[in-house]
Amino acid sequence: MANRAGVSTATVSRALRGLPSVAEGTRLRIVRIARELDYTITPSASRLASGRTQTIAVVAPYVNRWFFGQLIVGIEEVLRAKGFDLLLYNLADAVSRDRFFEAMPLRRRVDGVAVLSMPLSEEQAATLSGLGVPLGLVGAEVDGFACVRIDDVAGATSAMRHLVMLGHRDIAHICGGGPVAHSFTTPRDRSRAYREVLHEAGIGYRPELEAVGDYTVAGGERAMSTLLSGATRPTAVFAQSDEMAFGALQAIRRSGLRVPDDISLVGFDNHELADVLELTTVEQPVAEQGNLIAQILVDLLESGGEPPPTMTLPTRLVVRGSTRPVQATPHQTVNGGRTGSD
Amino acid sequence: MANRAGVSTATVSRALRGLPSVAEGTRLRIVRIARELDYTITPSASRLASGRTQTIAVVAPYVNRWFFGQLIVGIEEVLRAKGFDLLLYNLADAVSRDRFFEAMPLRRRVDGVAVLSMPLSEEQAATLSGLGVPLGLVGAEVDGFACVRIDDVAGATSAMRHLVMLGHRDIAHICGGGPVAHSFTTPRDRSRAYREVLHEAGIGYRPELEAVGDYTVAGGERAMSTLLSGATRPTAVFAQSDEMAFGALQAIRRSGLRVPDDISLVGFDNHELADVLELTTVEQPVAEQGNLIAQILVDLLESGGEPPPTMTLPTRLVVRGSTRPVQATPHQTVNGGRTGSD
DNA sequence: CTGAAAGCGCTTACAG
DNA sequence: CTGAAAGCGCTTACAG
Repeated sequence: MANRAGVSTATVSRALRGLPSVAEGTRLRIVRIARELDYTITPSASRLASGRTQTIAVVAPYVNRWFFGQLIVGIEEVLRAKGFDLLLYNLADAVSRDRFFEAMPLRRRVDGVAVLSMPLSEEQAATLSGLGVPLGLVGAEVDGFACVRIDDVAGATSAMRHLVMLGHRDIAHICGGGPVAHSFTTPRDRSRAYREVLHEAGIGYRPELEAVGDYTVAGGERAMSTLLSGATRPTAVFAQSDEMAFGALQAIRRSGLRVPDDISLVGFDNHELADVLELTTVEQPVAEQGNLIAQILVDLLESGGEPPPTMTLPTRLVVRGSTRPVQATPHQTVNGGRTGSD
Repeated sequence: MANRAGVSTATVSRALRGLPSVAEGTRLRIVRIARELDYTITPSASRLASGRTQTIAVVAPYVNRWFFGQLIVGIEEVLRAKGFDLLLYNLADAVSRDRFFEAMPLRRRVDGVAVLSMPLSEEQAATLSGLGVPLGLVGAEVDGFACVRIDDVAGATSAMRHLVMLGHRDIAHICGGGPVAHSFTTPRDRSRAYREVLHEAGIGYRPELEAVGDYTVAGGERAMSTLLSGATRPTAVFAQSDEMAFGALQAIRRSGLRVPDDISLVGFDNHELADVLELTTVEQPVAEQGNLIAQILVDLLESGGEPPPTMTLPTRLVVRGSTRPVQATPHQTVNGGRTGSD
């Protein structure tokens, strides 16, 4: 390539990277010949020589869930436009995660890492820091990471206040489970909002109205079944994610009850199918969070500097058909005559 | 690292890669010291010297749809276990695709490519072949690619026969659109089954009972609205994907009709939410197709040889609540008294 | 079983 | 604006 163009490999390198220190004519000629010869810079050689990999790793606990899919699309879009490769790691279970952090396949392999709504131990976070590359986190705020998130407390509060405003007092809660981690505060934050709104409305907190659903459809269904078999039948349910709400919806229907006639239901995310299922929910901008975290990492790589302050994106309550005012004559008595408490 | 262990870099390289030509004691010592020093082989140097990248590119038209998410999870699982990196490219529109094939960022960068249910022009397929690496394709059969797919004709036939068996004769069809391409025969195959089953049941084919939905919820909704505003109201609908069926369901409900009372509905995929929405559908094993294509590519890289014959995985009709026998007294007359034809 | 040496194909000061 | 040369950190025949 170099001798074909009558220049040194150094000049070819500069021309193809678009460095300003190349004469326009020379550059054009090199670019033309490169095209003719179908010549491309060999990435591994370039990486070895420059020390830059032009690669960002995306580490997610799931890729086949709506929220994560949206996030990944948002990230990929920016990275591709900027010429970065996206390396994907799907770490669904604790075993995968442990193995991953043990082997740390990212070492010397990436210029940055984006962690998506995933519980990280202090030690795992430290391992990532040890990589010495910019780190991004979606969904929480952790020292040393550039963070993009929503205000989970505010979002969940808007959902809960909506139910309270409709007159509901027996409000159940399907929360997300999983290990408590400083990098994944979502379940805790949304749960806090649940309790705070109950408190501000003067409603007592009853643990028997809470069940864990681990953010899946199946988990939401199980949680709702448990709640329906309890002594108090709730008149409303707040689910921490739309997918859990979908499962809850199914459990409610299968038990012969209807939404919203018998039970009002609110989710969280504004999943693509929330509209189809008429689900009232809290919308969050997901692809935008992906765009942002990718943009931040790229900026950090290009211009250096410290991680910017955490960006908190707004949420918005979307009212649909799954919620309505509590009935004047609620079917408070269920399960063989025991009376719903208050 | 090498001098710390008192051996040459060549021996370190061999020991860390687990080559058999290293004394067990030497190997153990090297592995121990590497661990102590937190030493990892630098991938770009290794790649440059060996010519192998240990990387597979996954090229998909969408990553945020259920089908593709499942596929990617299946692929990632195998690749991670085998120590391969997964490079993700999301090429949603024709412009992205053209740019991608123009720049061909994969050149010298990957050891293999998996293309997921994506239309490819002859030229684009040739560009990929020009990479000189093993190529995989999910969803169709193309020369030069290792292929994993289902029998779309058989799957769609089972859906259509189910409707015919229930006595339906006014069966609408929401098909997938998109460019016709030899690498993406799904829409064509499923459409063929639609017509063939009509034919074998002695039902005339009526173009006005077909609408295009491009495999999205929104597209399915639009298609169904169009169908509902036609002269003949169908008593049943076959949608080429569950996501389009979900959209159709919404359109049907919004028009004041009910599934299955007024209209029976069948989808395709067995989407995670098909169960929640009580949708009768054709199940296909998606994650398995991902596992398989990844495994085939890895095998090809490790052992060489020609692409194996196309693997065709089975589908299965899953009957749920969205389909039922056609009504004895169908509401055949709609839209101001015009009579449904036959 | 192990080492010396060449070479993989770039990038980057340095010099002009 | 361009080139010569060193060097990035491995792997791989080759030799022993």
